[in-house]
Amino acid sequence: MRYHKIPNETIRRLPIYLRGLTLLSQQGLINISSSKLADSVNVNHWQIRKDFSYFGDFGKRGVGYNIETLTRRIKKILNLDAVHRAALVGVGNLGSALLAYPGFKMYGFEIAVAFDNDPAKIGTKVNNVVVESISKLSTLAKRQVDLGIIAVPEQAAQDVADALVRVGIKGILNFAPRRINVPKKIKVITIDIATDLARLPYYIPST
Amino acid sequence: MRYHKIPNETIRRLPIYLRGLTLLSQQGLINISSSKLADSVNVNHWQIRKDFSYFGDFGKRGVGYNIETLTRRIKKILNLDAVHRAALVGVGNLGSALLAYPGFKMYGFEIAVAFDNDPAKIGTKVNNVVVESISKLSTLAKRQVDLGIIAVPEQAAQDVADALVRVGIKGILNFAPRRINVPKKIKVITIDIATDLARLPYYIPST
DNA sequence: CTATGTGAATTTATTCACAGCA
DNA sequence: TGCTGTGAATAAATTCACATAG
Repeated sequence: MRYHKIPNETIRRLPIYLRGLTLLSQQGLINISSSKLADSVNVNHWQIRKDFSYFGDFGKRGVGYNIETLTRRIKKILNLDAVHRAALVGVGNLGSALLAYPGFKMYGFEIAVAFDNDPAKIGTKVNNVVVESISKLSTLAKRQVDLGIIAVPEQAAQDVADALVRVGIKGILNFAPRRINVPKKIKVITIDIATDLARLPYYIPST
Repeated sequence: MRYHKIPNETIRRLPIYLRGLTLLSQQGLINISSSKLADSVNVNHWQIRKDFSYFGDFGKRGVGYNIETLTRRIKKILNLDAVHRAALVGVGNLGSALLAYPGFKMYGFEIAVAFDNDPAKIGTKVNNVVVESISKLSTLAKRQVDLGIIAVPEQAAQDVADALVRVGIKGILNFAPRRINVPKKIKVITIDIATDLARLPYYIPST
């Protein structure tokens, strides 16, 4: 199984496993079987084994997986073994929520820089990050930031994306509810809350 | 094609089409071809036609689709033709962002009720919704709310979910970064920001 | 006896290619 | 001619079943 194309779905699940492993490790466990991990992350046990098998042998038969080793290897696969510095653009409610969000640290992310265009916000500190004027976005080029997070209103999203691209960002997490166009070597992940919510009623009987 | 099981992926795409159609309609267009719609939502044209074909004939050959009719039919399929009232639990930064989020209205959602456990927030109005004490959550049963939105810290998420289930909610949009257990007739969609961000570095060269 | 790792079978989703209607 | 609608072909992902290692 070692020389295969990795399914995208597998990559999508790896961070989920990572979260489960962190939880289990906090409970003091050292080893974990695919079935136990499966219970904790709501995926089938054979799915987990198959996913891991794309990357080589992770476990010991009869025993399971060593949580620490497994965690380290998944982080390596996902390129999460170095700290990633991200720049947040837009410090509204959503942006502030992101700055306060504890979940990033687990994966080695740090929102190192924040921009907004509201003079009332510029210069203030939100969660230990000083908000800078969006006109300073071009200074990012020399500041070792490789990810951009777009949390501005829809209308401004494309302009911000263009600016981030100009400054050499490699990946973008986009919260604006629209498609943004970037050169295809730059990876964009869009999180569109409303389109997720919109399919909920489909699965709900009657109403 | 009419008597087929509908792929989950098709359902996931319908809200995206809906957004594209809204945009095109605002531009004054009446009809749209699958190719044009495809351009605007970043999906292949044959994929769009295939998706629609599961539900019957939507378009006119040689002409395309009537935007208004198509919009109405998709909303009907997704059960979005009636207004859905949602209850938000947790009015922190994320909750406030959700209350202010304009995207919900497009799909016929209204956050009608909001709960928090912070005495400083209870009684205040955020975006025209009065924040109520979380102890009042049980009153939801008689208040025509069918969706719950969980925007509380991870530790509280399961308790809130339990309470929402007790009160008869039919679907849950969960922003807490953990799996929540509910009876399986209740549909849960979890939006986990960090796990989406975590796969970004995988797609980024070197770094 | 337990739990992994993986080919093979199956299911699900995408893509193609074109017949057929306006 | 232009564009839909859809079977058939491909591709991708999931699930199974079991040989194999500790």
